[in-house]
Amino acid sequence: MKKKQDFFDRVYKLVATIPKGKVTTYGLVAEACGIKSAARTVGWALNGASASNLPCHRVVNRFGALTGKVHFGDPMLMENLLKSEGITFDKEGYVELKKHLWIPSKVLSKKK
DNA sequence: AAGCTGACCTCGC
DNA sequence: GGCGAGGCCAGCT
Repeated sequence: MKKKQDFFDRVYKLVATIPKGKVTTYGLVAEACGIKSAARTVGWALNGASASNLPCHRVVNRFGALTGKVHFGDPMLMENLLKSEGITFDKEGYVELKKHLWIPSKVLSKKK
């Protein structure tokens, strides 16, 4: 079953496809990969991605909170990177998804 | 070797 | 409408 591996591969590709100044959510990525319920697995994929060149800092949870910021080595690093890309945060410290939310389905838009 | 956790989300009752 | 459990994959204890 290389399918699971394919799932990871899709996640990596997808995250790598996230345009600058935009953010996406685990659920959307998981859904774009074909399994929306695998949001958790997406987190694992990014866990290894944190060691890669993938912009995992552009991936946030459903609320726009930088859940995996601590995995970057420095919580402020993620915030700083996003701010550097032009992404804004609300007073709560969450990313304004309504302004920067990026839909991966928009790119694939065929698998379903 | 087996079980649990982990950067989550969605559906069910 | 609120609370709970389930589901996915892989790595770690």
